[in-house]
Amino acid sequence: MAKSTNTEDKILESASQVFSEKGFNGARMREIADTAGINKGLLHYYFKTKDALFEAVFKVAFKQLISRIQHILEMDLPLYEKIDLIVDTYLGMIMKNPSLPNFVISELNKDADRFIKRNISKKETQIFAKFIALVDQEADEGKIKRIDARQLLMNIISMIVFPVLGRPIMQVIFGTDNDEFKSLLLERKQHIKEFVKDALKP
Amino acid sequence: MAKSTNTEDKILESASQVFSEKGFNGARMREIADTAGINKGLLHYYFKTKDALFEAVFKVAFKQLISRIQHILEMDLPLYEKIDLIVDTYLGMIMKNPSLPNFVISELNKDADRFIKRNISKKETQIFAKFIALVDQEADEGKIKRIDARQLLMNIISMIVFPVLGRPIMQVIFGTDNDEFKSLLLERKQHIKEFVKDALKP
DNA sequence: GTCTATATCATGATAGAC
DNA sequence: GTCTATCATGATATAGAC
Repeated sequence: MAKSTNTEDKILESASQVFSEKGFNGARMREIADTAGINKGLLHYYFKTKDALFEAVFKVAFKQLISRIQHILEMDLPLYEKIDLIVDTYLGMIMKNPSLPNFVISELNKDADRFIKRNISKKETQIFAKFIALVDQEADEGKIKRIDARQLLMNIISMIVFPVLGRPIMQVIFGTDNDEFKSLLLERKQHIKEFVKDALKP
Repeated sequence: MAKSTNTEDKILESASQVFSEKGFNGARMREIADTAGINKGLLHYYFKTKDALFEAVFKVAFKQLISRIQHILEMDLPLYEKIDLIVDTYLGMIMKNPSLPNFVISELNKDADRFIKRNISKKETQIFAKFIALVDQEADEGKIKRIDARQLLMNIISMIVFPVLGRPIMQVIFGTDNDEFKSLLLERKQHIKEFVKDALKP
């Protein structure tokens, strides 16, 4: 990831970093400016308000979190291959950006309903309808056990995202240090794929 | 839940509510006082600082989120019964307090490492060791497929907690309104139990 | 475009009357 | 214990020089 030389991009990078760590309310314009190596005045020159800057950052983060899944859901692939692809790409992406899910989800939960209404379009419904059709079809063919496609996708995404999101909780429950937990996460791709396939066996 | 008449408890209730919704940085002492029906001065009379008040609230919330699981892990039960019990009690509790996981996890992620060190004791490790032994034993007896107990528990907790935590995300991916999603959650207890048992079949 | 200096406002916290 | 009034701080945002 090459550091931007352009000022606006430098601001967006720093803002993304600070907002992710501290959240909207915890982030300080001062800290964003310092991180970007500029002064506060210049922040407001590029982005009128803190809200505007946040919007710009959040939009990118949200898209980053959701677009890969949607893309894979749209592809023409047998179910098992699709599941493997989701697990590999999504868990990989999240382990590279472990603060991303917490950032998006925390902020989203502050004003969930408004956001949901703004972001559900026909497109989402159509993409997902395709996945439902695939699951039903493979069940018809006897390749997998019959299952509610929504519950199935929810299971998969949960098992991918939650361990990273809830790492502190899990470590306390397990009584596990950072290193041991990290190795658990590394084994997780393989584990989830097998677990889901076992659950789907007809 | 009877409203407290005692002032300190009234403060704690209001603080819990406001902190859960807004987080530490978003919460205002002013709003907490208003919600409790008292003035700001009195807040500081009972709890010297905002930090102190937060600590008191967070402690309870964290315990609420983690103690049930630990309690069930400690019980003497066959694995399947234990799993059913975890799913039923935990999902029930979280659906009654949907903002609880987001609150605890968001705040925890702000300073994860310090917290983990403070909260891992021998006790946690011992409780969890018992669960590992149970899983291994039932695998030895051929009752279930051999599996890493840590991954198994992580799967179960993920599937319980994440859908409530990441509801906004899931609704956008599904293109689903609040009512439909709620009915999905209601079916979820049964679904998770079956899904896990299918995955564990030898 | 970039900086410094300043205006404006809201918040957490305190002091002191009752 | 409870209230009102006030302080001190630190934040966003703006104005204006360069």
